[in-house]
Amino acid sequence: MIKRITLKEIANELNVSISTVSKSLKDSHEIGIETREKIKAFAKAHNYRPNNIALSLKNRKTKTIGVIIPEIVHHFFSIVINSIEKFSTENGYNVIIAVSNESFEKEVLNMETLANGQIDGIIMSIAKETLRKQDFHHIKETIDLGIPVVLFDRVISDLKCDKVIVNDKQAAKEATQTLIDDNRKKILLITSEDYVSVGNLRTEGYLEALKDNGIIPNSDLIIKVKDNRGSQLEMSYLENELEKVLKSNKVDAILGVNEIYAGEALKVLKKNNISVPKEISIISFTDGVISRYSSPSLSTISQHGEIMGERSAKLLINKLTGRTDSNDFKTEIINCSLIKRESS
Amino acid sequence: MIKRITLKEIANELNVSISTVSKSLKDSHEIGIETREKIKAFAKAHNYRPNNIALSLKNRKTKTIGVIIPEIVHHFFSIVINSIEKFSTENGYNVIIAVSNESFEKEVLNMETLANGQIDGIIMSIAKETLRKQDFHHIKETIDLGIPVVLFDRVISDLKCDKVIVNDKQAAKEATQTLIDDNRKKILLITSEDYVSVGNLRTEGYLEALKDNGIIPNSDLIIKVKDNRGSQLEMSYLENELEKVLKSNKVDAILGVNEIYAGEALKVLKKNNISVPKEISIISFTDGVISRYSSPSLSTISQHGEIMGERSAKLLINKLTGRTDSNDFKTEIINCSLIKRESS
DNA sequence: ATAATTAACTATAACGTTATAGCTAACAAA
DNA sequence: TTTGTTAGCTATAACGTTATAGTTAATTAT
Repeated sequence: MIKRITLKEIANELNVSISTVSKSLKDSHEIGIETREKIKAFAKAHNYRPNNIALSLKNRKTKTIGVIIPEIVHHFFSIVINSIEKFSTENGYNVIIAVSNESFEKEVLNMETLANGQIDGIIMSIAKETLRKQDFHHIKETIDLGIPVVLFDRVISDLKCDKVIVNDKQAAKEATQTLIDDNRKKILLITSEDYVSVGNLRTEGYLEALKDNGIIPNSDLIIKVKDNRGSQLEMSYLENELEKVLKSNKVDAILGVNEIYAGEALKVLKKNNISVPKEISIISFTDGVISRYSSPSLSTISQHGEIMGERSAKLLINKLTGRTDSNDFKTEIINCSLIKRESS
Repeated sequence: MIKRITLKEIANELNVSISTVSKSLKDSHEIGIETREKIKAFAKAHNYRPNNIALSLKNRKTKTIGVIIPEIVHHFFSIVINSIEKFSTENGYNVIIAVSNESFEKEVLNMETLANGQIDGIIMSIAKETLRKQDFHHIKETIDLGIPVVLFDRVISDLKCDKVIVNDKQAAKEATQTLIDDNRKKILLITSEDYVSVGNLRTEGYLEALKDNGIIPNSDLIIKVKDNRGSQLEMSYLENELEKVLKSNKVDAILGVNEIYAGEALKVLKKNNISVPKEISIISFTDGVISRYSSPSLSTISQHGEIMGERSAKLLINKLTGRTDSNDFKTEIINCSLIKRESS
């Protein structure tokens, strides 16, 4: 085991002061060229690397970004993280990941741990439980500490931070319109409970499209899936509700606010021998792997997670490097796009 | 913006020394109860939190684990990370994620950055390019620095570190046997190129099963997919090869070394109106989301990513806390299990 | 009354850096 | 000769902690 060599040790070995070593390695002209070269050679030979922790303490900068997300085993979020990681690394920042698991308590805990010196800024998407509670003190406190925060996807408006969102409402409206244009009038919406901002916006878009086309919304045709962390329970709830609706209503299209709901719906339709897209066509949010490999493959609304991640990272790094003013907060809106596949 | 208060500032405010403050907050009996309480109250009122960076420098421990994985948008890896994150957090460790993107160079870079004081230990799965190059100097150097490493899934044997693997060979053998028992004798194997250890082991298991049953392996029935980072190119290569094989050979079963290959194969079969599992049955490795939502759903071999992550984290943390000897290296083998679904 | 003990605190060094200021000897200018 | 300048190096403080080793003053023992 070879311990990493420090400036002090180099200084001792070569009988110079620590300052001389530090300056030599920075190629300072204060130090004579001979000494400088000797020290550089020695450092190289001993594979000297500055200790990042010491630098962090000195500079009060960690060159690390904290990312707090509700889930990691999730196509959209993993794409966003990937993209954040990529952009950050390219710009000399490391990424610490923390998962809130949709829990308020864990989100608060994560923030506190990260905010104690570990990171220079935070990128996050808010946990469902936090949205339900409407308690954002931890985010406010972090911001008050001078740690810049960027929110993405699941966002709340009245915080002093940058935000990156998707035009959920518009996208849902357009998707609904596409279905209507295809002469589908009895469109079933499968959405999440009200407190999830994105689900809400998508529902609004759906309703607006109906209204624009003079279709009276039927509350029977809106299933609000009780959240249960993607569990079997949640899915069987959806299944039951769906079968109920299908029995008592003539549905000719389904709009799902995410891929899982749509995938599950597709299963139910198949079980009941309902052909897709002939009898019922489907469009869903989240362009993930389920959509591509299910059959028929699902038409989806892509939220462009890659772009979201990159924009978020860019906004944060611009703040951290002082390229943008620390009191100037932007909200970037990314346009979703409809990817047509077999289900519609 | 309220800057986080430090011991020094508390000391100044209350006209005591820094030591007194530090000791008071640790509830040391060296300090009189009155002073102690006063300081604790003050600290609490000002929301004092020790600076983690300073502690890291002092203790030469960061309480952070580095995880280097080839990909993050990947069902198996994301499950492993999730599980690592969960177990680590429960044990007071943070997790830094770095993605190698299957690139040797990036893997080396990641290791070097992490190994400069940022982390106490590393959990990793080796990039394909690294496996191809057989260059593991960066891992060796990290180990030599006294930083414990745990390898999972993609592993190489001659490194002084803990390893967590899956009984790939045995699992592939058993899956093949299952197919043979179902009277399928012309089993097509879709695997990766040779340098990927797990692909190799799975191929071995497949061949062994054939041998055990007196079936002569047919090299036409082994497709080695040219790696192309999951791109469209890689997939169309697979598609072409597959169609070629299907034309000239009577295939009655497919074993895929991962879900993507199997999902892609399923698509091709459907396109050619070949019924699954009637004409061809399919089993694949990786129990992910594709398998569950494709139709027919795919029978898969689960590698138990959750267990893998937890075991890896446990092994590492045991090393870090000195619960296991630093020269005692274990290789844990996790048993895969076959999950029967519609495709077989 | 003197020494020993103890309670309650403080000073210092260290973790590994870097930036600022300070020092010394050699040489140049006046 | 005296002062000034410069080259080349060193000392010190600081980032925020904590552990170790002091330092007092008061109390107790002898």
